[in-house]
Amino acid sequence: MRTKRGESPLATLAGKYLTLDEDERELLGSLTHEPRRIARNSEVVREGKAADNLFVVRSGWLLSYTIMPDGRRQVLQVHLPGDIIGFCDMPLPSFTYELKSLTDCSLGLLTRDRVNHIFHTTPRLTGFLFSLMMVDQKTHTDRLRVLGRMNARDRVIHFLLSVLVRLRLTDEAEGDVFDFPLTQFDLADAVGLTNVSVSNALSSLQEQGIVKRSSGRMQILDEAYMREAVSFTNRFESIDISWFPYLQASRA
Amino acid sequence: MRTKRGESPLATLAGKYLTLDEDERELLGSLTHEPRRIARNSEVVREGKAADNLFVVRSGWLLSYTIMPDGRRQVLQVHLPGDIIGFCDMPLPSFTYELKSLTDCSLGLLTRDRVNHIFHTTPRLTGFLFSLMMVDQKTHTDRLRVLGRMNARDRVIHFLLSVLVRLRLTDEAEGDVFDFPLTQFDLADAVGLTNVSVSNALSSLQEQGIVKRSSGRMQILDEAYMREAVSFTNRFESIDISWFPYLQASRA
DNA sequence: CGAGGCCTTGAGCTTCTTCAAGGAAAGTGG
DNA sequence: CCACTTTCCTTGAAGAAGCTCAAGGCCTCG
Repeated sequence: MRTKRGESPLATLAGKYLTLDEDERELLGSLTHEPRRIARNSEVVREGKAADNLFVVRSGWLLSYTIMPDGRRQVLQVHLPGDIIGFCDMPLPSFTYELKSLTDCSLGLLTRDRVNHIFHTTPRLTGFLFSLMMVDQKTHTDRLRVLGRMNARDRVIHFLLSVLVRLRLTDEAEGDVFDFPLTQFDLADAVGLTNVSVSNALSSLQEQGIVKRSSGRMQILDEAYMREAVSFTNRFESIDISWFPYLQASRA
Repeated sequence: MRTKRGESPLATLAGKYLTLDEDERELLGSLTHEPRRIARNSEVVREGKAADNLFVVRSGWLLSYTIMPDGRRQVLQVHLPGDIIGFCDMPLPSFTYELKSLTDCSLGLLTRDRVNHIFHTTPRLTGFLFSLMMVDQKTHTDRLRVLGRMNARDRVIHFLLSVLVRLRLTDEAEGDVFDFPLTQFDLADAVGLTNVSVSNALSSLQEQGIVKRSSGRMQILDEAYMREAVSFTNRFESIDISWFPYLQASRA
């Protein structure tokens, strides 16, 4: 939605872990050259489409999800600026989920050729990308804990926190306030509830002064309480890519 | 539990996707040289321990799990022969979960140095390992769908199927029968239920002739019905590593 | 043979869901 | 800019699925 300084959000993110040289910065930037513009509420890929490229989110929010046989939906991930979509589909012949835009979006296309190019020329970025993918996986196991063992209120709390910390990574959150384009149906499908339960949980949180909502924006008022309630850990805080083998190879 | 022909289960698994040359076969084998023996029901790592090495499961079953503040448990993954444990912890300073053996186990240790060595010398194995990691992630998103949107019966069905197909990969399943060392508490903690619900679900499945249990063994009687019930897809069937960039690099 | 762990089954309860209706907000077209 | 339409949110009542608690039985292992 909001990109600062005209820089790509992925570059902003990378800058938190690496000091990029000019080549690397340019390469990262090139991923989001000629971005594809996507209108709000449109289908970007359908399940089964050939997974011959990845997407890099330059701006906007997207949802990936699957449809159950009975028509219900499970949201697998919320994609924010700086995210790379489809990395783990690369060894598979096709996408295994649907991808839909929640807002107007700008997506960089990343072909397999280009991934090749990065992997061969910039070991540091390679290490960074793999680390991102591994953190992605950690995020998923955290969500298993949420869906498997938390009640409605805590599920909603955990979801809001996870969005907040990710927005902060790319400077998209303004302190404790951020745009929040999900409907309560979307949120419900993300945390395994119904829209009714989500409505109740959010109302209760607002009444107790823990969050505040207003027309597509969300404010986190008592972050400490929320973190405590769900034992939240920010996986992005502890990334360390210095160990990554390709790095050492390139320095030798 | 049962390893055929003395071959390491990871090598068996790799052999399904690659034709290994002698060097590669030897390297894979070396990962499980001098395996560490672990007794049934013992803690292998605790959360917070430095993640300076991975484990390769040579034989036996293990569980990784987290404990909730209220003492309940969420099983994150069941580890079977051929599995690599801890890959996605590499960019993190320490393990983020507990690891416990369900049976007597034999674990190969894999230090970061050795990972380095593989990455530098055998691009094909590197591609294979990354593909495994990506499939791992797919497996996790499948479980999100299970925990978010399925009822007790279907959760149990999905779990049994996912174990079955993984055991078949390393030839540890005998047709539709396999060892099943999990208690109903373990299974419950894996799929976000209580032992009571698991007991009910299993009894119902057995009564309807869909599965059959007997003292630590499980038999799948109506696999087609079960696959249909949960729209099961076997992610390992569709792995394709031919695209992997490092491969092309080494051939060029 | 005894003890401990594991499984089963039932009763009552809690949480979340379903169904439904009313109201607010946002988008659309004249 | 206003009326209309649609989507989204809220709230309530009733129902279902799974949980808690508990007791009894089985199986295994020492």
